Amino acid sequence: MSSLNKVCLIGNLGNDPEMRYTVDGVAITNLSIATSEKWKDKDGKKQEKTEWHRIVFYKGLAEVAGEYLKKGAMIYLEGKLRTREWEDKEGIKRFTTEITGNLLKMLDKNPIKHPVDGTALDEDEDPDIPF
Amino acid sequence: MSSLNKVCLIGNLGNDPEMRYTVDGVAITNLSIATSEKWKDKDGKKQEKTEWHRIVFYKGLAEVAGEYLKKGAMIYLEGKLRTREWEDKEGIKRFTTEITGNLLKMLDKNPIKHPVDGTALDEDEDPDIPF
Amino acid sequence: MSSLNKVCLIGNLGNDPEMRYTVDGVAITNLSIATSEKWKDKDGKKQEKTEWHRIVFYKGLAEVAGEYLKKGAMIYLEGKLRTREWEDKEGIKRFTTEITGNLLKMLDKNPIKHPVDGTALDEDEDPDIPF
Amino acid sequence: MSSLNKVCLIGNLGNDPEMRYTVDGVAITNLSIATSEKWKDKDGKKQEKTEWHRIVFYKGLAEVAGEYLKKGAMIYLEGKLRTREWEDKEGIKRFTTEITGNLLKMLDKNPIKHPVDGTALDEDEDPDIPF
DNA sequence: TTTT
DNA sequence: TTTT
Repeated sequence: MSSLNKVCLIGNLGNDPEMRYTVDGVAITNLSIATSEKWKDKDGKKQEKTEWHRIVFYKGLAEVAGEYLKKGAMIYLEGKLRTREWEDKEGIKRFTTEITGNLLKMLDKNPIKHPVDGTALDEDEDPDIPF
Repeated sequence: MSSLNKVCLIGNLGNDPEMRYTVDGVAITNLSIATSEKWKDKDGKKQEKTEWHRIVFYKGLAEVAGEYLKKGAMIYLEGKLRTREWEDKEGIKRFTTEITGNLLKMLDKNPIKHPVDGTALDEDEDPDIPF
Repeated sequence: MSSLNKVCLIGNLGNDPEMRYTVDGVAITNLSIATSEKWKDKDGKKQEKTEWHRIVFYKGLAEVAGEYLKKGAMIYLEGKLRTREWEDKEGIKRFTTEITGNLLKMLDKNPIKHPVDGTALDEDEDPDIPF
Repeated sequence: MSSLNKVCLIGNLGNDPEMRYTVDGVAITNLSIATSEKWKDKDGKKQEKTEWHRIVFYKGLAEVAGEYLKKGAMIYLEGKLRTREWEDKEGIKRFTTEITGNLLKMLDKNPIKHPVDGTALDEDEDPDIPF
């Protein structure tokens, strides 16, 4: 009956966000977030594994993500898992699992670079940045 | 630097768990969990969408999941996202996203049916069931 | 800068919910939820400890909680921690920590008893129950 | 039956951690973490409210928290709620709600200052800092 | 008592 | 493939 589908991530953007608009004018932003795990194996040797997560934001969050995040930024996000079906070039059915984000918090104090015009913006100078 | 990779699900098993052992004797159990979302579309018509999640448990949790869960059971689980690379029959690289479970709680009071021998077991009668 | 204040609970109501309205007509519902922990102590003796959580829902969730939950019901809830200051009879400052709920999911299939009139209602008979 | 008692916080330490040892040699560290919420009220005026959370870490996490955190540090933590009963000077029963932490991640890249001796330590120079 |  |  009731169900829960929740993902919480803290990680860094692997690239600048990619923002676009549907024909209806809905903003969509795609991100890649890296999380990494460190551990020692049986031989005491340090190991590290990085996991990449595909994130999609819609509407208001897409605008915020597209405007204020950039490559390397550290964020906290919550969302839900969604597996999409698509066809590759050979017409073979494929699946991709993404996280549809519904909460976003920026976790570092880096100056913010607008991806569009490349100008740097210090958060302290803009009281309307929604983090 | 620091990162977080966490998934929390509440849902029902689509099938009996599949449990196996590696050559080293490590238990591995695979599950499918359904979560579903209901909403009303623009026309006020009820919509429902089901999402299927692939779960993997290892070691002790794999044993617990393999022995005490069955098709239809409602569970709460926590885990982390992991995308595995594999090759299909044509040798084409494919990706599958799974959740490696690290916490499991059973949420219904159904009598528990052992998948192996089909005997029913009432939880109240067994003080050692680890939920 | 950014912060997160989140609580997730699965537990049972210790009593029927208490619902009231402010003079402005805003619904407020108070609940107590029990969570319990089991473990074995050093002597291998089973121990159990129950924790009680004070929950407050407002507006729509308060109406839902007040109407559809009852003593013993099992729920999943998310909310945030809030510590309120108040004065006891002797005028001494006291603090109470509560969880302001912002998500509620019912986890059992019990017939629902309206606290007001005591009539039982089977969820299957009411397509508008918002779980 | 099954239950869940989980808190997730991102916030800043209000003071240096307070670390001590029980007579059995178990490390215990107490922290205060601030989370804050911003919103606009009906008149469009910006409002902000800070919530303070009492955190307790035990054993290994207590040592880590006591050694590597300091006033102002931003952390992510998970834990569980616990309400303790105690008696005030007048012998009146009081309650305090705390979070027993079971996961800790440091979220800023500040040089780490040991509270004890005031020496600064750059995380990059110490491969054994457990974050 | 933090942080912005 | 679940559940309601």
